[in-house]
Amino acid sequence: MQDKYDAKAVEQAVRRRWEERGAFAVKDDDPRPKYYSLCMWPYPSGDLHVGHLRNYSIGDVWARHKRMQGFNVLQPMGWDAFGKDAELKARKEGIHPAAWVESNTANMRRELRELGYMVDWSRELATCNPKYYRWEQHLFLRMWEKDLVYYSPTKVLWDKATGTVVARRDVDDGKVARQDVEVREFPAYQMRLRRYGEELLAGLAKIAWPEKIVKDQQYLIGRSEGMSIRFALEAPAAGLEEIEVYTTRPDTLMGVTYMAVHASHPLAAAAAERDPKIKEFCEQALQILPIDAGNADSEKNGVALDVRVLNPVSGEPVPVWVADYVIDDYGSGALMGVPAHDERDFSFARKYGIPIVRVNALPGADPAAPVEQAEVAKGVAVNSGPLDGLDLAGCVAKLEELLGPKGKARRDHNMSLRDWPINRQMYWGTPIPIIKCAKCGLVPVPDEDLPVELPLDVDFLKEGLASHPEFVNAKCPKCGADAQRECDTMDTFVNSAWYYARFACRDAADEMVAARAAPWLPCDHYFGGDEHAQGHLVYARFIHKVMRDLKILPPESGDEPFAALLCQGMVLGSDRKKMSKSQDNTVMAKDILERYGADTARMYIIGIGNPKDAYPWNEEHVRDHALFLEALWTLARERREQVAAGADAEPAAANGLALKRLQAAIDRNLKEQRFNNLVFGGIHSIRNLVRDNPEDAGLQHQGFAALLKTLNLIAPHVAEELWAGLGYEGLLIDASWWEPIAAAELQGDEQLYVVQVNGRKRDELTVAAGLGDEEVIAAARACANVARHLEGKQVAQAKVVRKPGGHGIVFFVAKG
RNA sequence: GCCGAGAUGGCGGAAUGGGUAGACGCGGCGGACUCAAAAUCCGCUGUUAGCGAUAACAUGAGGGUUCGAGUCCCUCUCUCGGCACCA
Repeated sequence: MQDKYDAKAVEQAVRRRWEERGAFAVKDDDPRPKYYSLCMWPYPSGDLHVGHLRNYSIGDVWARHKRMQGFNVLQPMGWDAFGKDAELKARKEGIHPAAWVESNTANMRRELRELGYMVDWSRELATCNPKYYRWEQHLFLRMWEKDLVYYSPTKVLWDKATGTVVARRDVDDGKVARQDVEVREFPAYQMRLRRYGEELLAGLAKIAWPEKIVKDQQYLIGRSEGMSIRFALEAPAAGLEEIEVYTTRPDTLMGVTYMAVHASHPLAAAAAERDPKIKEFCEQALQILPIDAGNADSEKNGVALDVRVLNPVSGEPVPVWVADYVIDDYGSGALMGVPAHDERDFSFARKYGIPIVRVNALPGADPAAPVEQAEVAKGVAVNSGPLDGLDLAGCVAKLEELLGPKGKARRDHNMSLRDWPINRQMYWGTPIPIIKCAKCGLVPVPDEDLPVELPLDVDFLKEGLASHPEFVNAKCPKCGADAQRECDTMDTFVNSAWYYARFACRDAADEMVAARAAPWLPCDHYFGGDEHAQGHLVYARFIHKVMRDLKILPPESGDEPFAALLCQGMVLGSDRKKMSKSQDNTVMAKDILERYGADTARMYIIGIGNPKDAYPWNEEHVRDHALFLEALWTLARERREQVAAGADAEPAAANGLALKRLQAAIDRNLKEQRFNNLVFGGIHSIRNLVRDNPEDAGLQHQGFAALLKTLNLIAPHVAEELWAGLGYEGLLIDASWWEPIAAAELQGDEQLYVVQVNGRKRDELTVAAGLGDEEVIAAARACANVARHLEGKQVAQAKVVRKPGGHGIVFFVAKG
């Protein structure tokens, strides 16, 4: 051991030691039980930022702990290497995306290795490798065969400036100028996410995920219960005799004062042909994307059509409007307007002077009271003829009885989840294995022609794949005629929807997911940011189920890809704002890695606070951890002899008990994933205990062992070095965790009681453990300060409460 | 608007099923070592009153339940993150 702690030298030496012993290599056929711990892989943007540092440090605490508990732990790493940012960045700087990605991954791989994460690098994957994406094309083809991907036009936001499809977000964030954006109808390959909606919803009950993510996904799936109700047209129009609407509030049926249809509805289209004003309105309304039907507070616009429908119960006619707040592909693209009991309908009706009729009132409220604002709360029906006095469930039953036999109403349900358009008009992505033939239409590429390789010698600055004749021109696999390849590529969310499965059989040449992956799947624990709650995490769950149904996954892989999930909070800038380039408050992992080394960086980021919460960056606190490790090093050097001497000794009873209690606290914090408490409450406290009891050799030996085992989860290099320096056997990374500590072991031969009178602490009392309640109460009553507070009062109650962990409460309730 | 998280000393943050609020760290104060300083080590450190024992007040605000509330219930304020016209 060096005199002084030199982080860089220690870390290099220790990493070399791990490498020489192959400490990170993972075998599929290891006899230990398996544990698959995965962190969301990074987008290779150049350097690791401190958010990555946090994510991977948290994951590594868990993975190393599982390993020490005796599991064969798989913790792989790879690159989400395709994507728009690489392409845009490359365009801007004139570098090929492939070159950009390669240099970035090289850099980030080095940084990850320097951080000492327990990653089996022989399993590394990158989405831009043809050996990876060929299986994505394979999956696409299998889904195409089963109609799980289909081709249909959809509306998208088109950026005229760059000639690409852009996301709504990018416009909102100002990445794309508003005036350059228009809505275009585009052919799209869509995955049938909706078909799995019910299962995606039900599956949420089977996984240990944060409540927040579960709620977000439930909301995204948006399953609702209601009725579909048919309104007859007063006179047939556009070849229609009736319009069906879906509603979750059939109890407000008698309050319908208009009906609204989407601009693409046949009734609207027919009216547009007759009336130029309606035509103009419809054209404008069609510029609104379905996903963008707004902005909840944007104004609602509409035009009345010269059409009326009849209320199926009362037969009363109401006008039909075309309105821009109607969503094309939700329900039937038409809705019944009930201004009194729906916010949107209310503001629409207000604007156009449409009558507002109360048909619902909370119990006891005046049914004749005017409606001042939309009353959404569910009461009972009023002013509703046959429905009067019924609640929602009652109304549904009544309407079923009244209208059901005539086929005018039925119970129904709906989902707001949409199918998933996966093609992007980008070069840097997985080519879609489809050939477009003038005669045969869309023809899948035969399996033997996979992969459809993305050509690298492309002028991606201009037209991407379309400008590459050797790529574009192909023969139709069906009829042999000249045909063109599909030039769109896949959404990167497809790339990362199945990578967890491929990690388990990284180089399988003949199968997407080989049999040897079976023991690993599903993934036991996943770590990542909650920004993926509604994107990646839904797509991965969907693709897992699809792969299961297509028999791509081994049968034991389960219904869900990730059994447990931890979403770590953000690392904020030192100004407590979200880190961003524009705020100039970003911190890169290398800034701290170079200055202090990996162990200090990891110690800081784990100690920063509860993994789930967001914390601001604080450079001063980084230094504190560096100082701690230095002091620990010095202490360990001083104690080498005592540690060796204590190998066969037991600590003094009180010290042994104190150590056990700290270890129990460490176990609890690990179980609850409160990793920050491992640093201060755990490692620091054990350090203090051994530091303050130098004469207790047994404690030195056991205490340092426990300390280093815990430190191994967080600052593994220095822990490994001290482990060797203090003469412990073998590699620390291979050491086993201590046995779970039973509550009985935490009990000393003395018991501390806090004595309370009327709920206020009045004294402390230490007595031999094992005394009966009466003896303890008697002793408590005898405490001077307690006696003083009880004097002249009647003791109405006296009780002993024993808490686990060696303390208790004695309380007196005194009156008078 | 909806969903979620949060508010505890000068600061970061602890506190197991309601049971010693402020663990541990930083900073501050005092001391040791030193010619001196840095580093290191030791002690003290929520506020107020008191020489002291001790007492009162303290976990965003206000109520409630309880012998006892940071923790449970109700109302409110503020901060952060995500999602948003899904009939």
